[in-house]
Amino acid sequence: METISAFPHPAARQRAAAPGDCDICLLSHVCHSVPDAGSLPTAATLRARRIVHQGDAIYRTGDTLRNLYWLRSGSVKIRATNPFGLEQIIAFPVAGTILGLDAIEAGTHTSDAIALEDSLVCILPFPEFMGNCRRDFTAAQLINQMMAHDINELGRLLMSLGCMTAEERVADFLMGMSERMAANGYSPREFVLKMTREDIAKHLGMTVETVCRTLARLQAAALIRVNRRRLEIHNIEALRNMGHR
Amino acid sequence: METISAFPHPAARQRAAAPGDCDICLLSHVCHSVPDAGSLPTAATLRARRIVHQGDAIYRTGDTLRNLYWLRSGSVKIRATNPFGLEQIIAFPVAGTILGLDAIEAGTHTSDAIALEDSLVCILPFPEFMGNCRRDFTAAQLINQMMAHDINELGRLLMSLGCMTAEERVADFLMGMSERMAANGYSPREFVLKMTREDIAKHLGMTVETVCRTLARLQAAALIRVNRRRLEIHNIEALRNMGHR
DNA sequence: CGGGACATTGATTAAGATCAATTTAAGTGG
DNA sequence: CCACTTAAATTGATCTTAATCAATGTCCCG
Repeated sequence: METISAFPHPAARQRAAAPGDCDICLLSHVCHSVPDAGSLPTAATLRARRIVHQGDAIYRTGDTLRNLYWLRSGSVKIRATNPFGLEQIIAFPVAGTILGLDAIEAGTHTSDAIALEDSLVCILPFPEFMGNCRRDFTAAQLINQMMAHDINELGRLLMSLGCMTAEERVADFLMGMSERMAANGYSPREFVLKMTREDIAKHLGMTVETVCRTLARLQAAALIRVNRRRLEIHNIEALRNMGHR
Repeated sequence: METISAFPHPAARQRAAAPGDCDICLLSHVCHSVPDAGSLPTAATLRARRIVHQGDAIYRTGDTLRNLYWLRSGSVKIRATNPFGLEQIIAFPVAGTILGLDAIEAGTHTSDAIALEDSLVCILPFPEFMGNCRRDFTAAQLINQMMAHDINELGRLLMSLGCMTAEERVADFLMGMSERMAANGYSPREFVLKMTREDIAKHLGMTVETVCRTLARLQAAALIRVNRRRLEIHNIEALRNMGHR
């Protein structure tokens, strides 16, 4: 899921999340659960944030929808498991994403959100959040746009799984990562993959071995340079082309 | 996309859509674009509905979002096309579904909606529709739930494409159709597939030939009986099991 | 009663899964 | 700090599934 640029206060994008950031946050009045906007951080602020350690779940399938979560830093995998034990990684959200929207259908989360590294989330209590949307139509529209964004993002992934070869899928995935890195102010040509090869495989509908071999082939073709989790893109145009973007 | 049962007036589910139905429709005040609910059908009614002939598009990729569409009868395929000409069928909505929600992200449709048979849609002018959501929070929540439903539905399809064999995907697809038939008051064991094999193939990420052969194998195993578009499910439990439901 | 789109079936090929074995790096405890 | 443990990543050999290529059948519609 890509960051919704309209959502956080622009200034918040310029620096890492820190305790003092709440005072420039457009959502603080929601996240602090007070009806008036612009209030300064209070004791409630502390309750309203949570550090999630690597491997910990932010929520799990079946959990009642109590909060939405605004991912402020770090990265996460969204994992769906079906009754038969099949497992699919739905997305790898990064900072700026609202997590948990799937639970709005039935009031219950339909996936697990698991931190890929130590991460920071702002907790948005759902009833208060919706109450705010009721008062503030702009907030409601923002949620609509975020959900529509997720729908479109899933559509793109669907096209990848439905229409592309393993090589094309990996190229497409790397380009997607690259674009999101760029959108978050990082280098689009050099970054660290926070997820395992296994996670990538389960995201792209292939096996670990195929992910490895494909990366090796892309490197042999001088499109990328990869060492464990560290990735450099050498020929971004060729990669984009290969991933049909 | 499955029907949102809370959305239409219960009585509306009992009979086919007909001109006189507007007076029992919970959405009539939106769809007729008048601010007060419960108004009787007027001349505006005629403008507010549209018959879409088989093969015609309700909207196309790139179209500006002017309306959402409530599919009242018939069936539709949602097709995404990427710049490189790849094509993926995202969904096969049936009566009761709201179409066009993907356009809410950017104000532009990101897919084509094409009628698989002559179909009837109610036209919901988007500005008026959102205006109604602003006044009526219940309507806004309904939209949220419908979007979340689409997200979850896409997640399920993703799991199918990412984790299942061709046989499992076809079984899963047929079970999904069966369940939606049941939900709309039709027989879950005997129905007509409105889409071509080609459409099914593009939905499930495989070729036409594989769809055919898989159906043939399911028939040979006495799970189904299939003749062209006409389908009977003989062993619904085995089929469910095979599709990992 | 053709014509054309759609569906089916067969033969062959190729992409990726599976099985198997190392290699590498990141911790961990002495 | 270093040996040891273990999860993750990589590479190779073989096998299976589904794609591709090709032909034929069938139904619908004008």
